[in-house]
Amino acid sequence: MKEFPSRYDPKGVEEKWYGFWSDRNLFAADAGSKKPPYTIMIPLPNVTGRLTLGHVLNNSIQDILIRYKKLCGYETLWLVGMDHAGIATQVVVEERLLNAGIKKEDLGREKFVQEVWKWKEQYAKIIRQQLKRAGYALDWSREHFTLSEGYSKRVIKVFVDLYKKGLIYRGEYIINWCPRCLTALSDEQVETEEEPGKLYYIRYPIVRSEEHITVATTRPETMLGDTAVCVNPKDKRYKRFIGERARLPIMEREIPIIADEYVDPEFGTGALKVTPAHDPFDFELAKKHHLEFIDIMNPDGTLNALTRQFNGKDRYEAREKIIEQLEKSGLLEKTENYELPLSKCERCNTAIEPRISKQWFVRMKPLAQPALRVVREGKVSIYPKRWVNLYNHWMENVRDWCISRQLWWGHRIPVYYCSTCYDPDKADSEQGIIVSEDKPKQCASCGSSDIYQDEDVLDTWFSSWLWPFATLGWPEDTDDYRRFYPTQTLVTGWDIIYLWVARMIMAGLEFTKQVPFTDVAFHVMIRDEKGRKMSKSLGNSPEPMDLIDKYGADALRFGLLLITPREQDVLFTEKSIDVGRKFCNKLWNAARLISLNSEHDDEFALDKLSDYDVWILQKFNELLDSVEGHFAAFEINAITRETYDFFWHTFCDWYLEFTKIVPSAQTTRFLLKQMLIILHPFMPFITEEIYQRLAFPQESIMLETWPRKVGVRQDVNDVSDIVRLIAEIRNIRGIFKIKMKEGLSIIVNADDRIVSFLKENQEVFKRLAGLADIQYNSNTDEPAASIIMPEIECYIILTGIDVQKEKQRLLGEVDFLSGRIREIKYRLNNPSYVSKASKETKENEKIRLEEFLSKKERIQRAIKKL
RNA sequence: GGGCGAAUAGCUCAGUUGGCGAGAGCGUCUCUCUUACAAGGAGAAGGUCACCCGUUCAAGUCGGGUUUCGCCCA
Repeated sequence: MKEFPSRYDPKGVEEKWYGFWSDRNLFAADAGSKKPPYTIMIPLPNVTGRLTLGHVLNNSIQDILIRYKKLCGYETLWLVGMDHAGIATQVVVEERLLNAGIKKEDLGREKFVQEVWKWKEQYAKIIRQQLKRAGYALDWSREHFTLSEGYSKRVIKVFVDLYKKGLIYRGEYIINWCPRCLTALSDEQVETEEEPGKLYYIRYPIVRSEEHITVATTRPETMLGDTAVCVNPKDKRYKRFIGERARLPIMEREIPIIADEYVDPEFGTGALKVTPAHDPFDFELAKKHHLEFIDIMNPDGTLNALTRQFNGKDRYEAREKIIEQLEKSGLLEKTENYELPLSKCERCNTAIEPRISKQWFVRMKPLAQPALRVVREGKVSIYPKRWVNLYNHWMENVRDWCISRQLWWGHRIPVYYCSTCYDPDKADSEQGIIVSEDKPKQCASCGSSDIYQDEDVLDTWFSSWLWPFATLGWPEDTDDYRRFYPTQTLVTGWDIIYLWVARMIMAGLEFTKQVPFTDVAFHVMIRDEKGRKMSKSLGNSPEPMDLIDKYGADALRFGLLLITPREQDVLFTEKSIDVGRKFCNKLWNAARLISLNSEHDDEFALDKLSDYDVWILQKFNELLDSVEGHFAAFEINAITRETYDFFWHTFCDWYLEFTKIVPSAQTTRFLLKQMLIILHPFMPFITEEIYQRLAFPQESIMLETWPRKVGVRQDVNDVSDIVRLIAEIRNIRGIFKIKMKEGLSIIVNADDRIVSFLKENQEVFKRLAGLADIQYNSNTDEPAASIIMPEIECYIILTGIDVQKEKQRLLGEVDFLSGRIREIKYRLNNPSYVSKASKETKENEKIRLEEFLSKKERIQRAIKKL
């Protein structure tokens, strides 16, 4: 027998078993298997940086489901891979180069992309190591990367197909522009925060008049690009100005004053300055009224030559200068403090510049309709249900998706232009534009071979929305695709419901004509102790590997799940991981005890069970039922709580204590094995270690079979009475501060059945309650504390102990009972209660009334005796 | 501005269709090293279930409103 230390040390154990599982190929799915498939696609982590605790939570849930389903007899595939994460990764590499004094332009596109690949290799390695250390049963033989050659082909094909179907178009619209990343972003990649700002009231003089019209704006610098002032046609204050012209201050340009219902007379002054090239609403307004579009900005957020004296100045610097100038000329009417929503780049936190730009878009409305339907019809189920609302809301109001990015790291857009006949100024013309998977040899319209490719790349999500099927070989009809698609469960955080989940459903339906997965299990976010979302930029996530070093992977996983509620974001503290560690140690020691007592005989026979065995097996059956129910509803947190509670407070605290006195080697061994299997998905390493140490039959616990309920009778048995009685006696001991060393003398009065049970189990009773002497159906004149149970009365002889204290205690009890009795009597006498309450409830109440009455009466007798 | 969610012990959270004497972990206090585990064991204290109104025989649970907080969308 190997040495079995009294403390569990995960060091060494974890590496050993991960290698063992890998060597035996236990993570790899077999496409030829006859078992039903169960597939999960990992929410592909970005190669931008190391994994955070959020990833640990997300992946732990998946591992739990995969290992559970494997034990249940499914052919499981958990497909692993990573995302190139266009902007995010480009930003970090750019920054790193800048720290070394290198600009990406100095390197050029090709060399820069090579640098990013280096980064990718480095981080992919770290991430793989993180995933392995956490114990995840990922199929490494099927690892994918969104920018690999094979995957890229599929992305490009999808672009071309959608273009041909008319679902992708190029157009000039207001898009979200990040002046730091120098690229367009989709609406979903922009985060809006309320920030304190100012509302400036600026006077625009009316041409050939002494009057002026005052506009209010939070961004005065954009006035340089104004091409109109707009008022509501119903607004009496301004009616006379409609059709007049105003002189734009500073620029000294004349602009029309127009009218449109869109303007809210209540906001600001009711007069709106119109900047068509820098505001989405103004853009629409300008198109409708055929206004001029003046783009006043450079890509980096500085103002351009059209702004004359502000040329080259940063937008914020220009703002100050403009205000200064307006103030001098008396055109600044007033300034108010104002909370304004400020849009920021999700990746670098720079304020977004809405900007007119020519970009590629996906038409989303046609894709949204089927995606809404499959959720409504239950072909895709979302857990917890509340997220369905969010999903529907986005789908119903979906706007076209800007997919081109002015980056170098990503899938280059498969659009080619003919140098001869393509005219970039004709935005709407398709002349000289070729969309093709491969570079065309010559222009289809003019035959020129002078052809160049679009410089831009595709949004990262345009590749990851294909994840569930592009990873399985689609569009080819591969074994994997046939076998494992559609997948079963997607596990992800609610923060990417639009960015990813919704789009995957659209893509699945559009390209494979099937839902990509049948269940979506959303989990919450992990926040730090101050409630901030864990993020790489804040640097507030502990390094998972440090926590694993300190506590062990099993402890990290179990502890994390134990504190992660289903509906509310969780605040992380290391203490919770400590709870996980203690639980591991408890499991370890229970196994240690069982290993000392059990012979290696796995016979487990129902006909040889003690009362204690039946009692614990009943409770085990209940646990199993409950666990399976929770699995079906993705209530992982509930499972950890219930297994923790059962294992520690029922199995260890009571059952194992019983077996020290009434040995039951086979049942303990059997139950330990069942518990190991149930806990294995949560704590893979320690359960395998114990499984192997105790020489259970399979080569690995991963090859075990999920437990079934044990066929024991489910009626109440006397063990429950003894448990309660012992607890009550311990309670009295605590109240009267009687040390455990002092054996108690007690009298137990009960019927023959109970008395004979207690006599048979005298040893258990005595040891666990700390008794020196028991008399049955007897009496005493000594002062005693009383325990009154429905079928048992127990008197604990308390020679020399404060009688008044016991009297007070019992009087308190009588008070309480009297109150309850009054309540129940009132209820039972109430005609509407009698007629409306269920039979079961009424029965219960009657039983309770009987109980309370008898208990009260017996306690009163005990008081008299004191 | 619209929507979603939360408010339960000092802290972090359970509490599934209304039918409890409202639970757990951590923390606090008392006792305890009884050979699986002191990372343990046995106990205790600690709650007007945010507030108001309503539905009901019965409300932590359902409905309406208020307050505070968080998030999403505009």
